Amino acid sequence: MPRKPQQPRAHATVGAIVEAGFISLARNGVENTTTRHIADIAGVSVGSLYEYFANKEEVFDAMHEHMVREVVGMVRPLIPTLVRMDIRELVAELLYRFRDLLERDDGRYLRYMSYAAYFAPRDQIEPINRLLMDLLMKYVMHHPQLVRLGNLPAMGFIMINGGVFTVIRYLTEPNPTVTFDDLVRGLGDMVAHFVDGELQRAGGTD
Amino acid sequence: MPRKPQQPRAHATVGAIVEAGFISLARNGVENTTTRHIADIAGVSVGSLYEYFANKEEVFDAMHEHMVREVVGMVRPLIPTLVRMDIRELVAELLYRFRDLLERDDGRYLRYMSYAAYFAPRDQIEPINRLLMDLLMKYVMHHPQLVRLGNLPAMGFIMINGGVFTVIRYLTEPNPTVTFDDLVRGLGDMVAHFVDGELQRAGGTD
DNA sequence: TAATTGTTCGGATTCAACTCGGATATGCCT
DNA sequence: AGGCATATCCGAGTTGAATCCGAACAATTA
Repeated sequence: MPRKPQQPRAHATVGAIVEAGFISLARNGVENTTTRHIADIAGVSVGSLYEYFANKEEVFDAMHEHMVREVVGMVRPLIPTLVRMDIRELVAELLYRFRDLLERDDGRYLRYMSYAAYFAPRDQIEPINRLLMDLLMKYVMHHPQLVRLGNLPAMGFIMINGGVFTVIRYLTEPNPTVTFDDLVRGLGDMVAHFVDGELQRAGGTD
Repeated sequence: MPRKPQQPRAHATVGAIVEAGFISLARNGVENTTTRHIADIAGVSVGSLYEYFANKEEVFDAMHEHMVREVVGMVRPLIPTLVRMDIRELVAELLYRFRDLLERDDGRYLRYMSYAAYFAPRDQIEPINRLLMDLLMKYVMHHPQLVRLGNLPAMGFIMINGGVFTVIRYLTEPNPTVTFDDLVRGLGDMVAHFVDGELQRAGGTD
């Protein structure tokens, strides 16, 4: 039964622990991230950690929540601008910003992500998926000709999951054989050609 | 300093341990997969386990190797056939077989895969990437008009990583909103439209 | 069969997660 | 300001899983 922080001091402690979690993860990897490490880096005792988190898992959960909040906070305000863009521009804009976010603070979030992409429970990464799906829908709304695209849920699933993961995978690659620019261009082309191809195919019918 | 099994009995022990690893992982998840569990399921003692594996990590490594071998063993013989196929067929064939493999034995490999990045270092999944890149190259060779496609390494990276991950992600989804058939069709369309689009674009120039 | 080498076993050790009872700080009330 | 209630913090102690180790058992060789 962890308690909720009520005084500013306690809020600071909780914040320090979450931040320490990212730092320890980036420094030592999951395996070697112990509660003691985290507490040490945060400058508090293990006892304090367990005052606010039921177990180590919950620290990771809090980190996750923090990161999701960052991503959502970055993307949501961009949506009105993004929906007016050309599809390639949209992809590029999103990916460059996503990369910058992931590489902030010595790749703190990236490191976390590269673990989280796998072990985080489905519903924890959901907000990001929903957000991107929402963006997709709004984009389609703003470009009426796209309404004819079929199978939007499946394509959204592919583009979102494939895209997000490909970028994470790329950024964690120690010796990438292609540049990030190439990757972005490739993903943009992929999406753009898909849209064109589908529209062409749907052109005659209906 | 774990030793190498030399007698058949020992080989059987090692095999049983690796298999037990998959079973325990599928039953209890990573968190609750202890060396004792694994040893119990394998019908040996913990001591025996440590005779052949320096630590729990190495058991996972062996599982990983086993799985990679399975995948490679499945794909490689298909290559000659695949390279002659239409691109959509190729994607479909590969993905359905991949799914079947992952879902074999109550999703033993799938379960492992969804944790894999947790412990498996980047270079351990490399053989599969290389294999698929190899397939891509051979495919291009067999379809000379594709040689005009630019940026093959980047596109390969995108299609392989994006594809593999999307499928794993889909299969681990508890309540998918689209069918696997839709997913396969979507990925096939994606790739096919990309190829068509690029060829069209490259058509006039050069 | 005796000697050597490979294999298995399970209790002993180590280390990280987590608990608990008490010490200290904070905010509020008079 | 002084004092009380409660929030916060602490870290030694408990628990259990990973790992080690030395003795027992099996196979192989001569």
